[in-house]
Amino acid sequence: MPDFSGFGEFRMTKQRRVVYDVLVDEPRDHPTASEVFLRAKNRMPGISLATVYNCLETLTHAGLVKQVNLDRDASRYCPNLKPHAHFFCSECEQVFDITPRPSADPCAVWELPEGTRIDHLDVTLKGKCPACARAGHP
Amino acid sequence: MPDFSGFGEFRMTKQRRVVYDVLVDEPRDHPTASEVFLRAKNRMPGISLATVYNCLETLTHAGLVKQVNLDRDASRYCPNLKPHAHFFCSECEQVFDITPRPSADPCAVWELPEGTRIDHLDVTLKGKCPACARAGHP
DNA sequence: ATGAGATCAAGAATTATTCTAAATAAAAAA
DNA sequence: TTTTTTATTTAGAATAATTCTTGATCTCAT
Ligand SMILES: [Mn+2]
Ligand SMILES: [Mn+2]
Ligand SMILES: [Zn+2]
Ligand SMILES: [Zn+2]
Repeated sequence: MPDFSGFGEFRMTKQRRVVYDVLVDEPRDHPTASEVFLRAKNRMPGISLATVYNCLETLTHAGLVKQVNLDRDASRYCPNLKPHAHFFCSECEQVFDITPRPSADPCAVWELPEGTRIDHLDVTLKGKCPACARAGHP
Repeated sequence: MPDFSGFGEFRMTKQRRVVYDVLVDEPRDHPTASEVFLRAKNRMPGISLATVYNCLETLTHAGLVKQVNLDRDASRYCPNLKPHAHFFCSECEQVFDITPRPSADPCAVWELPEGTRIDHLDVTLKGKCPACARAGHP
């Protein structure tokens, strides 16, 4: 159990722990707040949806989880702190983490005016995952 | 004036034309639906917000404009049909189109399982535009 | 001109999320 | 430990972008 003492004025309460554990323990499927809420209730029946929203925001600000937005859908949450992008399969609607090839710089492919400062990169790929792509071509 | 006859069962009505023209004529600043509504009213005072939403959806489906989503903000709309990504300046909050360097393939930098089929790529860069970056370092 | 089907307009409904305010829990002080 | 202070949780109300509903209006092919 990590102690999170390096995260400044951040208090790891029971509820925040439960919400965090839901994300790290269970399959890394990038659940929405409502899905996190349902899973969290199994571990702590009294927890409220408002608290799940609060916790997810706090954890996101603390840098322990990432908020993932795909188009206009409900935000999803991800405990993978390594820099990565997301692949969304339009068939099974699953979200997969993807990483840049070693030594590749995803920002370098973009033509940017001299003097631009890049703070953050947000990438989503859409298509069919190998399983669904194969199922479509039987 | 393009005639759009190649776009199937698509009827370019007065309202759709106004909405489309707002996007192509005026500065390409990626307005939201409400902003498009305000500008469209200057050209056609009776137009309704519902119709602006309808038109934007129709135009998007017809492939004449692109819907651009940045995090959870209101969708923005873009008439630039060339493949491109977006740069969002956190200082002036403007959205800029950016293009891949010639011969660079933005998908190629990502490690994907064998057999994945990519249909679409969505990229947003965030940071400071040259003007704002300079203003910050006087 | 007429009728079928598409489009528009006004407002209601939806939905994810945020806000509010009171209750509770945890930390700090005494 | 008891008290005091502060942060957090909770339930429900409020918000905001978007979608839906329905009747009116327009367009186009007959
Ligand atoms: Mn992820
Ligand atoms: Mn654009
Ligand atoms: Zn799939
Ligand atoms: Zn700027």
